[in-house]
Amino acid sequence: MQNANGTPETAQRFRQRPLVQEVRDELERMILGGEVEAGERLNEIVLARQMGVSRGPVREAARSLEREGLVRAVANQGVYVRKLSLEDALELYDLRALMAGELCASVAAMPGAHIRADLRDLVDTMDDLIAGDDQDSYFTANLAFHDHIAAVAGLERTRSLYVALGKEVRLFRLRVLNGLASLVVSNAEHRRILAAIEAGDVETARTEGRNHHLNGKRRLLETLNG
Amino acid sequence: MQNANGTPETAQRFRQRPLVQEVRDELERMILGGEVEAGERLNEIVLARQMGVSRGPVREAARSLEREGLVRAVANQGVYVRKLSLEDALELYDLRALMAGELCASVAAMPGAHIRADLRDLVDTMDDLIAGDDQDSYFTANLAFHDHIAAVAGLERTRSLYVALGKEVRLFRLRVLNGLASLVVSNAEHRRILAAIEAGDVETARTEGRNHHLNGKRRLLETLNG
DNA sequence: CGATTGTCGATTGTCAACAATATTCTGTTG
DNA sequence: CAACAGAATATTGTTGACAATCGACAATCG
Repeated sequence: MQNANGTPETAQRFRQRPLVQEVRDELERMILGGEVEAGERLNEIVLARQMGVSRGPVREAARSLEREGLVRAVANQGVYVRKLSLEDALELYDLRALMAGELCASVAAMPGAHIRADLRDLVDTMDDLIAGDDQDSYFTANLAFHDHIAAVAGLERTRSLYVALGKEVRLFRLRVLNGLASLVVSNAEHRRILAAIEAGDVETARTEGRNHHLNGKRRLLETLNG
Repeated sequence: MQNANGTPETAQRFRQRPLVQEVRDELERMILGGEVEAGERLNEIVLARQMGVSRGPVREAARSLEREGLVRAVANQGVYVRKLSLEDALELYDLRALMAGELCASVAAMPGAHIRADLRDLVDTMDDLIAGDDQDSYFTANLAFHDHIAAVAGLERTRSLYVALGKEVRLFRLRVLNGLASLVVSNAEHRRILAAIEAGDVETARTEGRNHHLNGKRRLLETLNG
């Protein structure tokens, strides 16, 4: 296993994570990072050689990645990076919107002032980042906002699906939120979600959470058509 | 393995399916059939010996089963049959209800008289089965009804999730539909779904499809409490 | 010339052996 | 007798080798 931070000895001696986890993360990074193209076949042998492991862990990691829909395996032929059609991406947006709605509704239904405070901090931070034109940081904060909602909603399966679908849709590899205008609109939607959560309005939280993602889908379509 | 795509399977020679597929199906059958208890550890060695294969395919099959949430793997410790808490089961019902709503809505939005005819046949058949007190056949027809909707909805990812969640919830292993009264109620709900689909009423189809599953959740709770 | 068949190289599927890790047992000690 | 340390055992993690299969190209036949 190649080691990004040059400590190969330590990593080998005190390895606690199974190799398959390392390989899995590396493969996921390669796929989501665009180092391997959509539809491309993942050659077990060369991957194993690249990472300095045998084919076993590579195979298991590939099966694990199949779970998240990042790759599809064909018998006697190999695993291919999944290629997302526009219809696939739109369906993923819809599914994700449903999950997000449930997660927001669940958070709105539970007490916990600190949760709301954390969310408010994130939304305020995002406004600052927009003002400073720091789009990369905005994406990070945006991710943190949604992850935080998902983490505290108490719906583990829904959360894991939400996260997995998020990775899956990234296969489509199209940055929808570009331009400050989109960011402003996006964070305004965050505020509406937050307001519903703070008000304990379950149904509104569900609707706003879902609409936020459906708007993302709409922006995707506009980006493609315009 | 179904052959939906154009795989050349002309020869009737018995197909040599990859072993991992056989092992996977066998494990799934054992888990869903209750041959191994929830929370029990799956011993790679004894399973491999039982099935007459080596541990490799067993390991891969286990990882594949993790995809459907039927088992959970712990590093250096093995894979365990997933144990579902009541909260887990309820969450799965909610998720499945959402998927079902989307699938029904999608079918309602598309043309195709033969699809509706097939569904109507199934509903009529189920009424006959109720009249004949053939509960086992009813369960089969019920499954066919929902599978058929999922199959023709044109939402592949939603369908696969719906099916996987269906297997997952079976881990809770509690037959909710017992007694003819429940069957009558259940098929009445089927008719409402069908009516909305035939009318092309997308929103009603979504609501009825979702409610049908939420009612199943309600019946589960009533079974447990009463 | 086109289609079919045979062969070859590359790749995946499977296996059994070895290494690392977790669990159980056992004997000792306070 | 309880608690602990360490060995013994069982199980998972990993590996390299071998078998089965697939795709491509060349040879053969009509």
